[in-house]
Amino acid sequence: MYRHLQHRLSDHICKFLRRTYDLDLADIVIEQPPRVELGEYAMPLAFDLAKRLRKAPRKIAEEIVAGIGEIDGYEKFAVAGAGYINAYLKRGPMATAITIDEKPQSKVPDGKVLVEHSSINPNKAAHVGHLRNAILGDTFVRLLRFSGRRVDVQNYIDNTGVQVADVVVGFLHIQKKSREEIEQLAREPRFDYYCWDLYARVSQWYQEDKANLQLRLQTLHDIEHGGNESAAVADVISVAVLKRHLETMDRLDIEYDFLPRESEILKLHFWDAAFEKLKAGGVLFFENEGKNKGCWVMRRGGTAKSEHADAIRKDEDILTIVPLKSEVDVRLDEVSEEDQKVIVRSNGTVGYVGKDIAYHMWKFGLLSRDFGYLKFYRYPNGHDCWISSTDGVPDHPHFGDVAEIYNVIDARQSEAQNTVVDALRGLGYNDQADHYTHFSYEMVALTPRCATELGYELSEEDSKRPYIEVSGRKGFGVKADDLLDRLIASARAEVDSRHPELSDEERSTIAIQIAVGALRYFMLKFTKQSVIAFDFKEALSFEGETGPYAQYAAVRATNIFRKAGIEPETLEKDVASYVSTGEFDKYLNGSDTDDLWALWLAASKTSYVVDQAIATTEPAYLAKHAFQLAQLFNVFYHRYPVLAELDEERKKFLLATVFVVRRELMRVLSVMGIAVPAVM
RNA sequence: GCGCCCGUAGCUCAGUUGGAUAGAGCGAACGGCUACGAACCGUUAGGUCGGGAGUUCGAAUCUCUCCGGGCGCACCA
Repeated sequence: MYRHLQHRLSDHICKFLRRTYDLDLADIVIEQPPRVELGEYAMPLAFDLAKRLRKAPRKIAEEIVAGIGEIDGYEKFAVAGAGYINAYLKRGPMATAITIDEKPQSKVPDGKVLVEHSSINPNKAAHVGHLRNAILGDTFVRLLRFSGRRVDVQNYIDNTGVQVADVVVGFLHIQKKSREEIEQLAREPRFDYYCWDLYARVSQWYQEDKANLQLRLQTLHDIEHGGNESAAVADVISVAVLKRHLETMDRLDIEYDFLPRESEILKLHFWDAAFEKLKAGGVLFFENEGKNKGCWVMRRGGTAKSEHADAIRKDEDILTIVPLKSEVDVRLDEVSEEDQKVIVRSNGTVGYVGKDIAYHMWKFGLLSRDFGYLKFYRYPNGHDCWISSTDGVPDHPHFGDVAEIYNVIDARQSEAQNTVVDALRGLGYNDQADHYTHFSYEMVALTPRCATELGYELSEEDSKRPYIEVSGRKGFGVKADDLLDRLIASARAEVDSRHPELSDEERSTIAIQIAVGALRYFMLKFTKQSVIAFDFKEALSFEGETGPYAQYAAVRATNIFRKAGIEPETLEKDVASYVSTGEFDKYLNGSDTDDLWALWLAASKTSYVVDQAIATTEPAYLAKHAFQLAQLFNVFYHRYPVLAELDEERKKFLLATVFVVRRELMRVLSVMGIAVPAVM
């Protein structure tokens, strides 16, 4: 509702400016005033116009306020400070609109969206870093779906790379296991943990004797070729570990629709199709000399020189045009060795970026090839997750061929991502390149204290650093399932002490909901560009700015209804007649009502916040909003004992307040993938 | 060396497209349970927004520069 009224205000003001001053502004800046006493929207536009109209800002603001006339839903406009225009809403009608959940329709783009996230190498257990990726990705999927988009969720599986090869080497050459023994192990409950340890051991084994690296190369080669023991073992391992990853993520309510695997990208010759187009389009060129001799290379992402090869530099008072030497080397085949990225190696094999280019051409339906599809995993709720295969079943959902893509991949890979975008652009697919978003986020690292707690010995240098990077290769990290287990155990202890009257099963369900709430909130409260220095103490906290804090607020709201003997779901049906607009006006205007109004206003902002979160690919806004709503509600809860209210009419108004806040809180939490427990 | 990111309270972080008095949480000190259950609420202390220069009516936010930290820059993925 908040979002809708803002658009209405913006449109109206723009029209007024065009009419009155002949100014054509596409959009105007609308802010949120620091306090509700100053209205619901603030516009500093008079400051901007001051110069163009050559008048004092305050005078312009006064003219605008006097001239704009009535806007539906708005009570008044006022000039404040040196020239702010503050807009005040009609609180009664606004409250009615919020209560009945009025949703003015907004345009939803047509095409399908593809979100790729998780993409964990299937050779070891998932760790905290993977959790951040999956939680960010899943929340973004929920955001898009909430706003009406059709979304496919994909999890790319690199089942033929060195990481899987290393574990194969571990099983076959260090442990000397037979395929049957490995298959047996793969059926064990936490096979991914076994691989975690083995993977670290293999890395060590390579260091012990460099000759061992020869086996890695050979194994990698065998896996890529297929039809041999190493490839068969790699398949057993990667499929088993992948299943474990799906189980782990399912504990957090994270599901996927399709799992494209690198093995099919190879076997179905996606690269061959892409290679032809890239050569024909002049994106790739063959290097005849230097260190990349014999390779097909392209310009590394992000190194392209500016289109206007000139830079304007202001030096004191003199404007100087400085031509860059790039005028000379804009030609693709003269990209310096430094800026070259090898796509096809001199032995003819294609590297990761090349496969990724082909995969992304497929995503946009530009490859004229498709995967085969098989059902791979059925979630407890009945949803099917599909996997790529050389020959699939004829009847399957249509994946790929989408209008927009988001790749949730950490910031370390931004150069590779830019290279893929550049390749699309180089082929002339500008529209697709414009709808390609690298959803970039920073890694999760461990604080030195956390590392010590886990039993790792740190060098003196490391112990002084703010954080230390997780390393699967070294087996250094916090495993996702371990973290969840600890969170659940900790939540369970709290629930046990607070609710001994509940059954074992009920307490278990609540503990899981709280643990998941805490974890998902923790991963979402930081903005993407912030490195999370992971610490058990903070992650295991259930107080303050945490998921359980927000869950608790929602539970409190539910408790009020329970005590009142009212079902919120029943109330929802005839909520329109519960409190009249006149009554809302009575209780939301006048002195000392700003705190109540602030709560209503916060409750009206969900769709506004969702829009912001999508436009900026920043789910942290959602977490902030959930917390603010919960915080305002908790203050309300203390200040207004709803059920003790003697005035029946006012009591209904307070109940409507609780109803609306509860609904919005649950809505926001659900977009974050957080459930609200029955009791806490 | 080149590229990207970060530097805000003791600690961990917010701060939308430049805007009104820079905000939370944790931690610290004190206070609040007659239960709509305190996983909560209140009060207090705590800031030269890394330093400097510039643009602007206005800068934590934009530009430049310096300092400090992180991450990239494989015929790995």
